[in-house]
Amino acid sequence: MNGGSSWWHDKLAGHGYRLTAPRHAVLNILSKSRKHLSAEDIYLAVHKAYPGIGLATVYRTVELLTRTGLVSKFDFGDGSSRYELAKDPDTNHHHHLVCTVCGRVIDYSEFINEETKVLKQIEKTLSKKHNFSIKSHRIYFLGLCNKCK
Amino acid sequence: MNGGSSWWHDKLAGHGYRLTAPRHAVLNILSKSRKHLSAEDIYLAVHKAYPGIGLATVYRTVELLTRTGLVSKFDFGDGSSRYELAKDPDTNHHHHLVCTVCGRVIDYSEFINEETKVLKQIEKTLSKKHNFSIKSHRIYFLGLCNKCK
DNA sequence: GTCGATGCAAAAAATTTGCAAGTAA
DNA sequence: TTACTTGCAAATTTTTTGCATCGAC
Repeated sequence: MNGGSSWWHDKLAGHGYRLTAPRHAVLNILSKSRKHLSAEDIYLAVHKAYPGIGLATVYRTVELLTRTGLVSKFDFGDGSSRYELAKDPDTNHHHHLVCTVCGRVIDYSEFINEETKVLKQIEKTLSKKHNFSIKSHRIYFLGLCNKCK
Repeated sequence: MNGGSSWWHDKLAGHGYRLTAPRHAVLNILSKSRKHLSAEDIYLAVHKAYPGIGLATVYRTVELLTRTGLVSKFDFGDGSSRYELAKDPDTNHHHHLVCTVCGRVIDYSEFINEETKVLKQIEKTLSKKHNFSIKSHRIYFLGLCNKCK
């Protein structure tokens, strides 16, 4: 997946931010990973390609990327926040099954269109009623995975 | 809302747990509050009626109550977990609008039936496909509240 | 050159754990 | 009596912040 660099650069520049080496490294890791990584996960992975990076920079970077819209932040109920690259909604959007016992997370995208269709309508009404500008949504199913039940 | 006591007692007893004074106090606070309280919130509120309680007990209590099904745990993306009494789904179930700037959370229940209808169908298929036993779900809309946009 | 970005260490916040003493059933 | 519970303090874990230095544009 090339082209990422300049896309990222432009996106950040558009917000007045710089595409630095650490940010590039973090984005690279996220783009290569299919999983929702914690800050610690990212730190460890980035460390291989960019040993000088500090954990605080990873936190600052994912915060900035989330605010900028390049990254999505999730909370699955274990103690730490998780991050995924926010790609094209049509190809990447998905929801999660979360095991409340072992914490395992399963992605699914089978019903995304079906769900989104309903949510879009609801969004419209809720936005108006609560004067709230909706940017995105999260759907989690909680329960027990095959190993835990 | 009386009768809570014996209901709680039975529910806990059914899981082999005792309804102690601290647990009762925590349940009381949660039943009186319309909001999603953090452990700290609960601790401070309980402290008035039951000054001896420790914060660690609050954490242990909400964990136990969540596991038992009396309480629901939520993560809105600010640093701490939040808890609500899990009442009758028909009268209490709701979803949330979360402001990603100030953290404000708005409950809504207007479209619950509509949403739940869709989700129920999806649940069935996902459960089978992933051999996952779904117990509950969470829907969050993320965006900007009236003050922050 | 300027002003944002980084690394490191220290601090803060949130949550968990060990253990002796207390208590519901 | 017999486990299950609790409070307190200490320990962990996760995230944030201060500050001197560094580097993208």
